[in-house]
Amino acid sequence: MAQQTLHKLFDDYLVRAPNFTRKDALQDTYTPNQVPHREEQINQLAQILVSALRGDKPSNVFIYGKTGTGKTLVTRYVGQELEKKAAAQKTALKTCYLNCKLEKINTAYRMFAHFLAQFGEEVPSTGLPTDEVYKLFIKTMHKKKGIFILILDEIDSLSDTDVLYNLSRINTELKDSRVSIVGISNDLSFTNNIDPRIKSSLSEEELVFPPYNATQLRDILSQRAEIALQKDILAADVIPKCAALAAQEHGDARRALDLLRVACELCERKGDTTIQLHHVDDAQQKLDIDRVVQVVKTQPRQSQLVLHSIIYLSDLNNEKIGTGDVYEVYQTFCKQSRLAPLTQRRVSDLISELDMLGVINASVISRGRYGRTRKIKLAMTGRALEKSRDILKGELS
DNA sequence: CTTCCACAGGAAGGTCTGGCGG
DNA sequence: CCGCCAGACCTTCCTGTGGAAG
Repeated sequence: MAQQTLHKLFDDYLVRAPNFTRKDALQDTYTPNQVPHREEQINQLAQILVSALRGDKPSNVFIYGKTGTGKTLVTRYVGQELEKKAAAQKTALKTCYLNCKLEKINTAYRMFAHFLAQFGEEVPSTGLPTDEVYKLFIKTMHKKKGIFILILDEIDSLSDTDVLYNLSRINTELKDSRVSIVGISNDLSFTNNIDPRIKSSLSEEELVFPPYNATQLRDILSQRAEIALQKDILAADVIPKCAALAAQEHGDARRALDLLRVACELCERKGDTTIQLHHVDDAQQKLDIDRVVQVVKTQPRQSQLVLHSIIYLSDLNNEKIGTGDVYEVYQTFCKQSRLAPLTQRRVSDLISELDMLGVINASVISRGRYGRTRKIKLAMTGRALEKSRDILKGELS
């Protein structure tokens, strides 16, 4: 019985004309042939890096810009083109890309290990002293002569800035090889917090990527939709709407593409023939819920307990929730589930983390005579909140 | 003006897991 | 097996502070 309905589902799906011709064109891993509205940035970056083709070491570059402004895309694009050209004229040039955040590479050890892996040198994930890995990296660079452009994406999530110092000085230890660094960050204040000497050597050149405006986002979406989607399945206002919504969120192209892709998926799932505005609305909601659910699910137990405490207090429609209030409730929950409570200091950090993950809003306020604390509010509503509650109930039972 | 609350958040160090090479 | 290493996660101890109350 269940099998029959499943078969029917499969058949129905296959009978329908697919919305997508190339779904990956709407994913952020896709590198298009053209990068609209970033011509200027491409040119600037290319001009900086082009000296590599003559065998000189290009300046180190630092790229700033908010999420979804094309930093990664442009850098990869220029890197690829450069490698192609270099291969054609037999110049030894290699670009190595590393996203520091995605792969949880936030320490010197892991960064060098990752780069070494790209050169075919396997390094154990742990166990060796860091400077041994560093020495191996130098040695490998020595052996493979040429110019290496290391792209460090989301460089601000490197917790250990000493690495950057080592990297910036690495050329003094090399003879026939040169290493250039392209640092990418969406945190404009990042360089304020690091050693000015490191800063000056790492950002010999700086590029700033402005956010896209709604018109530009529309162009980007149209270009990708052409590749990714069947003709004539988009209602007229869908792309402008996606663009407008993403423009509100600091011109985030990734967000715009996500909206369009999820809208298509939802449309397909419902068996509708054209993508309408309400699909976009649903997509926006879904993206929001998915993000929250993902965060809540993957939190460690203690952090979930803290969040649970905040939700509990929030349900009592407590307007002003402070750290102390949360800690009190948290302790009683700990007793109930027979967990050893953490210290308030630690819980305070967990609250900060939840804030950074965007599931709560916490800001430091002063209540004068009654001390300084955080004002904590839930950052989720409706379905997202319900789902979170369910997850926590399940996980903490 | 000073006092003083209720924390924020830095620094240092401890403990445990998982993995190294010898 | 040992001694050592990196890193996640916590604790302990600490200094710093915005602004209402006195």
